[in-house]
Amino acid sequence: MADINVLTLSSRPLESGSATAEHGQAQGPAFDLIELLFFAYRDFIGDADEVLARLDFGRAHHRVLHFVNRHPGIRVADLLDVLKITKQSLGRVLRELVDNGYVVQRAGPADRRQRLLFATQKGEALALELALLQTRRFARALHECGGEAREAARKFLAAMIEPSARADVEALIARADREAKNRPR
Amino acid sequence: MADINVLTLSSRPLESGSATAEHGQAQGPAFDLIELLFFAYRDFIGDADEVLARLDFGRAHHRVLHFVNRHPGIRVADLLDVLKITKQSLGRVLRELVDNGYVVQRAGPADRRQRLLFATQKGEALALELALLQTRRFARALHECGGEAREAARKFLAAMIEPSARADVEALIARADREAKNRPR
DNA sequence: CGTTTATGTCAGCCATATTGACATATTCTG
DNA sequence: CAGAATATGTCAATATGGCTGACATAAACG
Repeated sequence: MADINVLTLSSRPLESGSATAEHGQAQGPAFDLIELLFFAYRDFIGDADEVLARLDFGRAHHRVLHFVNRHPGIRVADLLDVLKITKQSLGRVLRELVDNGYVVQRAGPADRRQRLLFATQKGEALALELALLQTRRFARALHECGGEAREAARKFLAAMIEPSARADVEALIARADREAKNRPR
Repeated sequence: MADINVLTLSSRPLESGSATAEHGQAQGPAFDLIELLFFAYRDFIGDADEVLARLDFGRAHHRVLHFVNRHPGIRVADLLDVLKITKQSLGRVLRELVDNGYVVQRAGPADRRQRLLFATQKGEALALELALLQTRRFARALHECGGEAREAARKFLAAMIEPSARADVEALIARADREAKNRPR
């Protein structure tokens, strides 16, 4: 945090002399990328918002349902850890998902204090519908970019994640994929 | 403890074979990309959050300050249009920015009903500090990806934007860049 | 002149998050 | 086994940042 001021005070972006050559923005703020990510994420989220609104659900419900569906049997504590919210915040949202039959809770087989979370068929269907909407947006975008775009996008997005958290996120994704693969349907 | 410590750092097992050849995952949801974007955006936003929290500002203040700084003299109505919020929502946030000396309002020279918005030097400094934090994240990520990554990322992010809105966003960015270039400092 | 426009403001509501305190099972441990 | 620790739930109060609706004011426009 100490070096923030150094950068702030020293680098005057985009001097009028058009000194920014070639690929530009070597030192100035990447306003274009910042704004593109802002708008891209808004529209990415917007896909799901429309469907959710019809069910009187919000983004909070989406996040919970998504991770419960991706990690069947996830413990409440782990879900809180992934979402980085408090149990009080999770409370209402989870109750509504349970009350409306999208999620069920079952006591842990070994540790009966645990309330393991599972998406019901209904919950699974909704999670899939939402994921497919967003997948379609990715597919369209990547198709426009062509070729190696998928792997490039994957790498880029992973690189944007805080380095200290990246391994955990990658592991989380890998584990969910692996478990899904081994889950008989 | 809530460990998500599954230590496999292996990248996603791509289905081998030619069924999902071209762009992979032709039919299934792209859970990996969805989650990577979720976590990437969270960390991207988190950079600014820390600074803002110290000033008792939130993301709403950031968004307003960002666009005011990028478009000096922007009208309230246009700001509402960019942010897609109501004037009532803008109200409190804008007042706090003005009260704390980050933004000033001036009557339009031609139409005195307008209250054109400008970032003060203080506001400009904060906007730049925040933008540079986020720029550093982009720079690190793009450096990791190497080569043509910046243009690829730009293209990808633009492609993720709702097609009907994309031209407007691109024009917005282009205009801000053009005006910044012609603005003498 | 009257209407429209640009903006502001008051009041109330909703969703989602927070902290803190406390309750209830259940498991673990000395 | 008793007591500590753990997993979860819940009540209450508060903050933030959205929303709608109604109304106010000043300036521009026709």
